[in-house]
Amino acid sequence: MTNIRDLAREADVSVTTVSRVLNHHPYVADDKRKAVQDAIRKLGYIRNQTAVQLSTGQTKTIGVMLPYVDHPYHAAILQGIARCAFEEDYRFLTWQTNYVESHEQTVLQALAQREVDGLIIVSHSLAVEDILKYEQYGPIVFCEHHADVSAVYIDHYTAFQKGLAAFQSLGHTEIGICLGRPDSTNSLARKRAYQDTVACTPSEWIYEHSLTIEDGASIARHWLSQPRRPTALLTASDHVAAGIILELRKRGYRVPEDLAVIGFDGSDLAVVLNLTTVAVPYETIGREAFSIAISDTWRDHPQIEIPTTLLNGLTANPAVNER
Amino acid sequence: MTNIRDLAREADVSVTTVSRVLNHHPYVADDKRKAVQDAIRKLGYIRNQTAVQLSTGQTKTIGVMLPYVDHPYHAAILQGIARCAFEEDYRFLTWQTNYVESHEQTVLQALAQREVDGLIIVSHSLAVEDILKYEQYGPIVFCEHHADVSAVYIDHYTAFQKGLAAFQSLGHTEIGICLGRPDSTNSLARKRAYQDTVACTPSEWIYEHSLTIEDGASIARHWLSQPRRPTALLTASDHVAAGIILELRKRGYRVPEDLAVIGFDGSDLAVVLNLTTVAVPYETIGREAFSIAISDTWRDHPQIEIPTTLLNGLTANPAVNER
DNA sequence: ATAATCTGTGGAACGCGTTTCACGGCAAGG
DNA sequence: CCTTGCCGTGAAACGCGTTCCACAGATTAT
Repeated sequence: MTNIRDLAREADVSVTTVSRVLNHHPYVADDKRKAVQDAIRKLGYIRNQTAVQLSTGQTKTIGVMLPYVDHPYHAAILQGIARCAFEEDYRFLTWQTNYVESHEQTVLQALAQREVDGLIIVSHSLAVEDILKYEQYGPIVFCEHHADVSAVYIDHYTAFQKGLAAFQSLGHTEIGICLGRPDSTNSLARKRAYQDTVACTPSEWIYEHSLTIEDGASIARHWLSQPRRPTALLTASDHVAAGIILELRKRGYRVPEDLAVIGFDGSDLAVVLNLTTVAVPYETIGREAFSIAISDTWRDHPQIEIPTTLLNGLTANPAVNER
Repeated sequence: MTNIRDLAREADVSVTTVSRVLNHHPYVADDKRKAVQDAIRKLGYIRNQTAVQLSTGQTKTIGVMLPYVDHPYHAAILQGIARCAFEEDYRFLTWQTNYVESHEQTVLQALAQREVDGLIIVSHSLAVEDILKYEQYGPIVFCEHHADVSAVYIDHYTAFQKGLAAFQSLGHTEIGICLGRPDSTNSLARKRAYQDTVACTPSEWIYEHSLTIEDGASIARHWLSQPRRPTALLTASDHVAAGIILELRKRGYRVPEDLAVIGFDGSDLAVVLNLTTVAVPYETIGREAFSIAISDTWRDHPQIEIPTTLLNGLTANPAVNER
């Protein structure tokens, strides 16, 4: 592999000059620049990025910690990160943690070992304090709200309130909710919104551990088996909502007449199902998190809230959907 | 930042010995090993991975080129790669290309610049010959079938045949198909299977550019507008199938009575929709591709075909689904 | 005319871990 | 007793691009 010293010899200049040409530094005479460029072509030189990284102390790479790469909601954030990274000529390394703490530790270690310049934490199970110990090694940006950290997030409390209020304005009082991991920051905020907004909130109407379409289908079966059922269900994701709706329809029940459903995410599934949903601009979250991670602003622990919107489909509203 | 020379000074040994301790080399006396370990603790030493990479000439990182990180089918492959990478203590860099050739070029460049040790190409639009020029810089593994390359793939021809045969055994003769990018290797194989297996294959029954749920919905609307319609439709993905089914049901049509549908992928959407589908073990594809990329076997251009299976739901079979 | 800048260039140090080579000591094999 | 061979250790080179510093010549400002 030819290196810049070979180039310098070939072009009869110093390595400094070669480096200048490579980095488009202005203080190079035209003839020497040309000599170097000829040498590059002649010897087929290709820059060794690793050497650049060691030299500059920057990897131009951001790490992304997320539980599952193939969950639609995480993938959407990843999409935003991917777009922004490409534009900024950065790379990103993804670690799938499955919420296993030792795996999350590996990711933090990678930041300390300077494999990445910064970290975007999409979701995590380690304690925030433990994660923040690694902030001495570089920026850490969360995609969830926590005090005293850099974060880009949606307000799950008000987002859930929007869904609940929509049900209430349609006259629903027997409202249930679905949650993902019951103790996550997001779920706790959602549960608070539920308990603050709705009068009747029995624990049998809080359906936990719902993430996938199939979880939705099993929630539907569970709902069918309940002696006392809510008439409306605010779900944790459009996928869960879709599972519920499809399972109920398969069994001859009607949505929203028998059970009104509101989704969460604003995915294309929602559009096709005519699902009322709380739309979340996940790509924006990814983009914003990335910008913070590569700028100096992270030191101020910026907190950027991304607004959500209620998209009206027909699954929340019996009156409209009647035919 | 403390480095191994600081450690050597502190522990009063040579850098060689420090390096030995760090890498668990056996030829180190117990007392010196302990001295080094004490120094590491005392100075809070953390290895600089970039320096290791430059020194060893290996990044322990694999690059992944794919068009979209958030498409379920690609994400599933990514999942396999992520799992395998973690187990092997490798990292992976993802590039989202959107099938833009200049972006794909960037990825190849990264291999040449030694940012990654190897490349997994999930899907691409550059010509294979052009991609293979970069094989001199490291392993390139495709997730699609091409001659004379390392590849892990499914046989789209026989996979499509399975779906078409299922329709035919139910008595269908008016069969249509959906394709993604019409000129991709996969689509061409699928179209060949269609034309070889089915007697009547008018071009109006080949629905191209279908990737998402919403594409499915618009195919359904298009189907409704056609004077002569197929009675069965083999789709390019479960998402497309879902879009078709949901749109048709929304408009009062029945699946499979009015239109029998078979999906592709074997996703959880298929399970919930009771969709007959050609199941593809995407995670396995990712895993296998990764193993090839990090082993020496890639030089022999191994070709690994992963088998598909037809999963029977009820959307292909009017008789069973009648109630 | 003189001081202060700006251009252009090269030598050498720097970032930092790995690895080759040489060498001394010691034990086992012949 | 001598030769291998294994241990244990360190100096120095290596991988390779960036950058600080010194210096010379050319301008521009005072």
